[in-house]
Amino acid sequence: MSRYNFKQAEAKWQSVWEDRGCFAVSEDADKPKYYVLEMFPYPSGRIHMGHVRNYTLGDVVARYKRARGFNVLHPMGWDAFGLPAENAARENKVHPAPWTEQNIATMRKQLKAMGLSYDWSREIATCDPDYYRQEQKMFLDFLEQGLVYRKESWVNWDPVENTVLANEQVIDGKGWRSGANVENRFLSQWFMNITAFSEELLQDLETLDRWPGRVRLMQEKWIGRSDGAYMFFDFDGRNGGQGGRLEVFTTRPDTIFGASFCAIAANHPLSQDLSEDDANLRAFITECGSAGTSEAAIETAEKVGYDTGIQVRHPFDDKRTLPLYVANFVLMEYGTGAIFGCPAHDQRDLEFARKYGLDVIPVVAPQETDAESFVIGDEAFTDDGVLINSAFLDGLGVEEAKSAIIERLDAADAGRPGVNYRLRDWGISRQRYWGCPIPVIHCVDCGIVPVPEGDLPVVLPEDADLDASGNPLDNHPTWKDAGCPACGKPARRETDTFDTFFESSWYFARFCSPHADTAFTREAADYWLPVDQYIGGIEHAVLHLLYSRFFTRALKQCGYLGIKEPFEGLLTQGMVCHETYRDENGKWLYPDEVEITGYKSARALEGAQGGSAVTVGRSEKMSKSRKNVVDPESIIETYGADTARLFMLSDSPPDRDLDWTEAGIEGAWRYVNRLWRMVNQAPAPPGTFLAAIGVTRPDALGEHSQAVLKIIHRTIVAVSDDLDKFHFNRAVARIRELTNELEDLSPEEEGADWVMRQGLETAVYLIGPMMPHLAEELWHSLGHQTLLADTPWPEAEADQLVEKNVTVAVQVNGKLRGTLDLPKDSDDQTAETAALALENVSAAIAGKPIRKVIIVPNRIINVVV
RNA sequence: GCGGGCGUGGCGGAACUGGUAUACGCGCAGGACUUAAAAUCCUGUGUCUAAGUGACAUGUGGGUUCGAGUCCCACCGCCCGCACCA
Repeated sequence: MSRYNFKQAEAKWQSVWEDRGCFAVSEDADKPKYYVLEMFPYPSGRIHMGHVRNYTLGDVVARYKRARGFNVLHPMGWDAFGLPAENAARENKVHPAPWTEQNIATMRKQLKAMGLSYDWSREIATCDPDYYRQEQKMFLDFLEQGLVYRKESWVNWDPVENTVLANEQVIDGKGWRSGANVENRFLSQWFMNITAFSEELLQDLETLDRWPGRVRLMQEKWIGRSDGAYMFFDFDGRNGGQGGRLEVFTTRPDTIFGASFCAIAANHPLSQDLSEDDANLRAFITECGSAGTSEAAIETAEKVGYDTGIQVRHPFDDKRTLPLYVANFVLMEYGTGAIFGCPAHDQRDLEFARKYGLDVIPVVAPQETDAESFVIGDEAFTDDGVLINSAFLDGLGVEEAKSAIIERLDAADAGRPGVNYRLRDWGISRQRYWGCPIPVIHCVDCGIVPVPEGDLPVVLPEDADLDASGNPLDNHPTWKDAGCPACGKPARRETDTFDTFFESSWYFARFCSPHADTAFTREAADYWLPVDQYIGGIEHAVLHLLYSRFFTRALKQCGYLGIKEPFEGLLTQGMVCHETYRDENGKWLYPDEVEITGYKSARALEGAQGGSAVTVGRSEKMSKSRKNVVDPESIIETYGADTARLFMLSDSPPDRDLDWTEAGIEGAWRYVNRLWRMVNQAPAPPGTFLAAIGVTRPDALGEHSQAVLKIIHRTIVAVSDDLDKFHFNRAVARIRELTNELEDLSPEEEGADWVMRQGLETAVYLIGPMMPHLAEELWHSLGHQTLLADTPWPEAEADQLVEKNVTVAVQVNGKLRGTLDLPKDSDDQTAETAALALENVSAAIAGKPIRKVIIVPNRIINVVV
């Protein structure tokens, strides 16, 4: 039995597409544009199955939209700066630049073998000075606009990577890459003023109706808006010293009459002041600073405080004063770093109050509860209720009380309404070599001086020593020496580089005009942006996607472009998973080291553990550490790119995890060959069953052939709809159904050969975005000289979508008792009569009186007895 | 703890706005072709079953409805995000 020679065909069509520049695009005002983008990869060395899935999804969308007449921009590039290159440099004594270039070359070749419809002329690499000089320029523009600033602050220090991390990069108190416990350090760092856009970034989430709800929700939570009030507490200094005014933030201003203490963070300026003449406080502050920030540490950490001896005055009751503590659970980073404690209605405050014997005054009681007898036990009352013990607020509900107290704040000089966000500014300084240098110069006299635009790019030195510890740029003997652009005196270059999320925050715009000597041209950006469909992993739900949204607004403010949101549609694909295998010693085995012997049972192949039993574990995300990986290159080598692509699309919806199985890829491969044989070896006698190209439609069609023709046209509609909605697995199923139908055509029937041609051509059209090489090959086999890639999508004929008859289900008391073929849109009377005439139906009715007959036209008839 | 999502055959999954549950595929079983195997093709495949035009089935228990995988309530399980955020 002959088989499809995918190696030959895939190589052939890839070179045809490339030679003809099929996928190169330029702005064309006459066509609607469509920009589809997949998250560009970090050039780690080789592509993995996650890439294959991501780029297959993108390619289907790109090819489909192209066939539908859109001017499609579909580019690819490399997120090329990053730590692995430095680590590799240290391990293998290769400089990051050639290491990265080598990896890009390998991965580019691998991607090209997948037959992806990229406009490769737009390829970019972020480590290219042509790329990063643009972001140095952006940085200077941001500086001018106040979107970036320098400040001394406590930062997250990763002791393994020897660098600072953004808050978003700290997970459970550990570095997101290294997993090391993050330390606090006080350093001078560059920050992006992302919080200036907190409200906008939050509000505009609502406009992103083609984003997954959960991504929007995650960003919403991350921005974390809280509505409440800032309140002032005046106090006198200790021992007659200088007094002052403490400002706190609260979301529960209504509970102010239940306040029994105030507390400030250990690193609050007031704590620092007070500690100057208080050794015990100094000790306490040190203790707070050294406590771990890991999840475990926080869970077990007891709430502790240090009584400063200061009494602050209650803003609405001048007879009351409250003790002021320094407390370990108050965070300087949130709000004002100070709180008032209302133990009755906040669990943390309650624990604190119990420990230090402070008052617990309930000021909100549940509805229908006797206010006099309402007491707080071990749990704070945080639900809605009625205000008590609260002077002028008594009797109000919580929300009413909030409004009432906020109205009084100003008049009483006790505070102001306010909003707080969890989001904090984005620290972008990294003490690494393989990143974009920050283009400023530090001058003893002039301070921070931007590198003049004409001196850009500030290029990385090629001879940095990556083996020594610390920042390689700082260690470099000469690189940092520079004259001050302002006064000309010797000065020092900034030796930090950007967080690599900087590069990925605007690459989508660079693709619009990748060779421009500016970041991109305004014309190209106005034409192509925003990205119509962005596709990538859910792991970037907050970091990359939020930074890009912010960057777009920052670029808009600087006049670079005119849009607010970079990505109009977002598809987050699931992970590629595989079963895990362990040998008798519990060591992981690669899938190709085991032989599957049955359901959840396997044995090891020849080798160290040859023949021994293997424990089959559940399917988990492919990872090198568990060895449950399958190399895309070997799959493409064995089955071809199209088979791999088909499998990626056919078994699971794109946003769900996908189980890679040997049986699944085999199944896809079988279908590839089946399709190929249907075209190349149409059922015997050869040549008689498949009408020649260009044969006109016969005047009459046999009954079955006519039915199949309708199916063909229905399939066009269904598949188009599925592709519009990214239901690729359904689209594949529809096409398989079509091919099943075509196999049932009988050669004897009138017009069957013509319907066969219609059917095969349709199948080839429809499968084109998913398996482009096979489709191109079959298109050619069917006698076409044109390229399928240049052929528009088929249109269904309206006539063929009209059904004369419909199958209607007949139920008795909601139970299916039979089906009925009726002319479409039969009137109710006809339908009812026909239904009641059914043998099964009358048997089920069994002479009982008919109470009601429900008729949904063309769908169902339900007889109620 | 808070927030969100998901539970459908042996497995991955279909099922549009409540209207014939299990499409399509994988696996399995039987058959054809073959000296044999592979490949390919055909048939069958939710469970029970007195084998019926039967009963029961979409995590569990209730509810709404002529009719519920789909809507509502409670519970169980799994997954994800956030978490001393005042």
